Amino acid sequence: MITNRNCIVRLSRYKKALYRFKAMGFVKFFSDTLGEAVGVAPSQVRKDFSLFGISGNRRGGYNLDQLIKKLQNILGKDQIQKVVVVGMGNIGKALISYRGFEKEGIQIVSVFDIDPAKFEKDQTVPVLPLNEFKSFVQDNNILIGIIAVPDIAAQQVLDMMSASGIRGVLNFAPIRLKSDKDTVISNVNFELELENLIYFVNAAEKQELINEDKIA
Amino acid sequence: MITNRNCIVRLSRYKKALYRFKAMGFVKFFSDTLGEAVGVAPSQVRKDFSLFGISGNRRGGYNLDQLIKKLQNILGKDQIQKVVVVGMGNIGKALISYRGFEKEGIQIVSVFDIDPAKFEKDQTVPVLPLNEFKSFVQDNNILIGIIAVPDIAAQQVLDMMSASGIRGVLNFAPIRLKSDKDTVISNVNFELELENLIYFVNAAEKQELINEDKIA
DNA sequence: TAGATTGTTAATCGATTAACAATC
DNA sequence: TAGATTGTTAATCGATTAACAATC
Repeated sequence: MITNRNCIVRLSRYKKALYRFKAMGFVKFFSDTLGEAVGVAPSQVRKDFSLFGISGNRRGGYNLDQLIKKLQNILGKDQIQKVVVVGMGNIGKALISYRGFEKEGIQIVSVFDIDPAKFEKDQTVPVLPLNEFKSFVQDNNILIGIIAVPDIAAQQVLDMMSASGIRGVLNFAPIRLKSDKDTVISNVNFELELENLIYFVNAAEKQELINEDKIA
Repeated sequence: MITNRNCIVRLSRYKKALYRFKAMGFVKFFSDTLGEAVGVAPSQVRKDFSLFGISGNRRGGYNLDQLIKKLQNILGKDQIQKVVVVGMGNIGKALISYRGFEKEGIQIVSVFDIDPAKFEKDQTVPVLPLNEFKSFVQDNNILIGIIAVPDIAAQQVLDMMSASGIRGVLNFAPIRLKSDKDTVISNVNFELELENLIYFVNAAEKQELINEDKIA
């Protein structure tokens, strides 16, 4: 099993690039065409493909339709992925109003919140009481959950998710969650991203000063 | 100059852990205490410190207050970091209502939008017309910007940011932006994160089936 | 001092890139 | 066929971990 996150991210990027190729009317492509489009070396493309047993045609490159299907299959795009969100705050709202998921086969089927004022049972994406979470998730066989609650509530929500059968969690709360090994957690942390960015901007500014000194 | 993103992420985590140590009344700490708290090897801690010229006391470990100051300094926390947001949608709202930035010295000073209905000049965090962006950013010496607009507008917003003196951009639009080399871009892509998560969940499920087979 | 911990060098590990024989 | 591109092996690169002499 491939455990390298970067490699999977590249597969997603390959897929996106291949959609563009298809829209441009292409029928086949080569490892260097795709590599250039995504910004990686052609040998990286071939290596990634070979890790997943994808093969092309020596001299003839790769068949576009075939590859798109293959990548969709690897990335779980061959069936609709149903996702639930806990927390109907601004993040929750941003997620359900985001139009990009649908075309990627990701479907947010419902949101759960603890605040009765937020319940909306009749919407396309209903907002339901938290105590209906477990039965809903089990009845609908949902594997993926998104935590969009304040950090103080996040661990409790994760525990509930694990206990309900959720196997993958995207966590927006800025804390480090403890989970059993059966649940995969992926964190999105705005604070950390910004702090990182600030470091690199400062570092670049300093570097520039040094370079100017050298020139002067 | 250190260019390893993971290393900087670790520094942020070290800082967070040291805050906790301080809250617990500690005065000094060792590389293995910190390593355990953050989940990295003690030699990794020492290596990271040495990359930034941070030294402790052989046998005596590291002074907590001193290290916190040092890390704050490296991460640009010794002064308030002013940030502007473009796009007053759900992401924009989520960002300005997020309480965690303040204690980290990150201050969102204003949001810009193209829709007059969203302008709110008198708020703590005002929402201003996009055409005031450049002068505002230049007058206030702002280096960091967040793109929270639909993908169709993102490249244009980035170009405006670069032209206004912004040097670091956190991009929430799900497209690959082209920038001049002077501007650092960091992408947050929910779709990509979810796709990734789905892959790893599926992979784990398959792995489990294999394991069950082996046991049976 | 004796013992524990740092700081740094060397070893390991994993991922990316280069090279090239196989082959369509 | 000749030439171009794959698929895979080997080389390189960079980051993490281990080891240990220096030293407080």
